[in-house]
Amino acid sequence: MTSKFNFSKKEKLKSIKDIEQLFKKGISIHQYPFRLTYLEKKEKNGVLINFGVSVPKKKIKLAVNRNLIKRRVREAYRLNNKALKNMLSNSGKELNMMLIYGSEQILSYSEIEGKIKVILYRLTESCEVDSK
RNA sequence: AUUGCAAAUCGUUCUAUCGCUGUUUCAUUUUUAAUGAGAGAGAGGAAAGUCCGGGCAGCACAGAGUAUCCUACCUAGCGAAAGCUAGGGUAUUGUUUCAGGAAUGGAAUAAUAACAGAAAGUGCCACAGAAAAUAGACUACCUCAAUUUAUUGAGGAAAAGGUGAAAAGGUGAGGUAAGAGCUCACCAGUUACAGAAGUAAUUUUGUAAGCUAGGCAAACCUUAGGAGCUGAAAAAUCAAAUAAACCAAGGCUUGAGGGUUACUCGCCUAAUCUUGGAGGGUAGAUUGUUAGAGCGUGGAGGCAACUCCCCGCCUAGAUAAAUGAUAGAAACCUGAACCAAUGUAUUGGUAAAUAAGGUACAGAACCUGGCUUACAGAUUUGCUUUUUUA
RNA sequence: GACUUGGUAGCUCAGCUGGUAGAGCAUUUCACUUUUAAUGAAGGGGUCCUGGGUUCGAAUCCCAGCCAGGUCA
Repeated sequence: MTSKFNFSKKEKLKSIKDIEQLFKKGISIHQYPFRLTYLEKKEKNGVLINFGVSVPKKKIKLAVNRNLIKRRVREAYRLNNKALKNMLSNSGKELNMMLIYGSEQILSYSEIEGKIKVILYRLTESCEVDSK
């Protein structure tokens, strides 16, 4: 399973309660144009990461463009989350995380992918430090 | 051929790899859900704005009245309705043309119209101006009186003046102290009646009245016709929950309180009202939810809106919200530059069947008919500008 | 998804039963003071969100659009 680059319905962050908890207590990493908020799960549900994307209406006004950015971000996350998942399965943790888009311009896929790689690498590092 | 405007139709396609959401078949695990494999499906003409309709759902409904909202030239047609289509009328504006010295008028044509009523009533019309809608007396005009002889007072008059968006019919004659539709002639408009044309809106002719009757209803309003209220976060079921439950007091058929979902009358009502006390829980899932005033090909009718018939099809169903990412190719459009190196203005390379760039507006959220707004480009039709040929 | 308010000076708001667009704060100049503040006086500053319509005349009435809020179980 881990050899594939899946991102199915189960791995999305959906519950309103979980999202409220995440924004109250979560830890943030800033890396322009993104802000990543994450929190370790209290009750494990067998899924390593529940992940969500948010694009604020104030920054991007048209629904078409918001959808486009979300799709690009999800695609970049899908292709680049392997290292993080390996680390978590080794340490036995599960995370909730939310990625918020902060730019007013529509970035291309290659730019977004580069930023996602950087931010996921930083997250992996900080998690490893915590577990030690 | 070309310029612009309007209307209608369409509004990118294919391949590879990796993914997303439903449906369905098979297999495995295991016991009703996962995982894997296969098949097949997966945004629009506006999905948008939420400006009008309808379905559907809940609540209400003996009945009457009021309020509120919507519609508004005529005829015919289409449609479930909203509304749309065709033709005609009237008004305004533009263009062309004819008449004329001009003002202006006639004809044709195009665009636009929230195009019922201002003679049912109320209200408003700033500033300016004497006066702004029952007319009115500032200057100038006329008569009389008084005297200080160029002023004052009383009256007449609505002709002249300037102002203003708008000054209360126009021209001429008579008339008079001066004047006035005061009277007359011609012209213009208004209302009533009658005749003619037309299904009608309306047009036109005559007679009478009379010069009154200005504008604003996208001011209140009147007339005619129509509309119960609330919206899928509606609503139902399951799970959870003693929760419209429990305890105490008051109120009672002479109707208090409550209901009648904007109000009044009327009607209904005792398990249903009022006050206080104690006191939780949920933030999920499924249905609603996609077979319908449905879509497509063909035929028939109609100028059109649209209707009928035959055959075929099942055609998104997400919910922090799927329908994508990367690479390559094709199609269409614009088209004279583009790439690399350095010495930064030169050199080298690729380039006219090309280099390079671009492909709009925009994302379903219960469904659906219209309206409005946004839109690269293509095609068709009508009108139009300029040029060429006959 | 459904419903509903508002947009006026640099800022916060009046004006919205149609008739020259105003207040407070800020800003500019002057006076007072050794100087500043405070105080007093005088000014400047407006596409009344945009486009059309009704009207003699529109910030105000009507229509369409743009932008910014608010409510719901």
